[in-house]
Amino acid sequence: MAWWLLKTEPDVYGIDHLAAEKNQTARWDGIRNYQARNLIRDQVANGDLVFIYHSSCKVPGIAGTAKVVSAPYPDPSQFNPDSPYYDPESTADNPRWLAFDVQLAEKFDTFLPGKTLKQQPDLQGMVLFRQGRLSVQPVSEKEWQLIHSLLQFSRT
DNA sequence: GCCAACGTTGGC
DNA sequence: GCCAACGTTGGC
Repeated sequence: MAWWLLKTEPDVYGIDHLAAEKNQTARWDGIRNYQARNLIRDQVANGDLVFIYHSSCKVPGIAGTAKVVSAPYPDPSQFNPDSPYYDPESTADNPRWLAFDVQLAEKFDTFLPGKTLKQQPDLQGMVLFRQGRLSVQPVSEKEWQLIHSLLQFSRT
């Protein structure tokens, strides 16, 4: 069991898109970064929980959570010449990029801005602040729980 | 295998 | 839209 933070640009594909999918389930694809790929390959598993993090937008932050509902598998978009994620170097024998499926779990009433997270002394160590550009990043169980406790606070 | 140039990400 | 950070590319 592991916890993750997935970055996405809400204008391109955000939590509302995920919420509108059939079964609120979608393929998380288009990840073209080796460090992220290695994390997916070696550590992402069915049943893991993820934060959906909106980036490159007005208020970057955590919009909700989702559950990983598949094992990692080769990302089909790497073989599709019409896809922006097409990778002519990748072969079916030795696919370079991986995807996995996620299902919406919680859509937060209160959006949790990255700023709020950064103010928390116990969240200073988050990968989000140490290595901002990684689009699939590990979250510790403590961080996961602390972030959920913040949400309950902001609701009352 | 180094490293400069280049492209992309992402907060502001 | 700017620009800093950082990942990738390609010449040597």
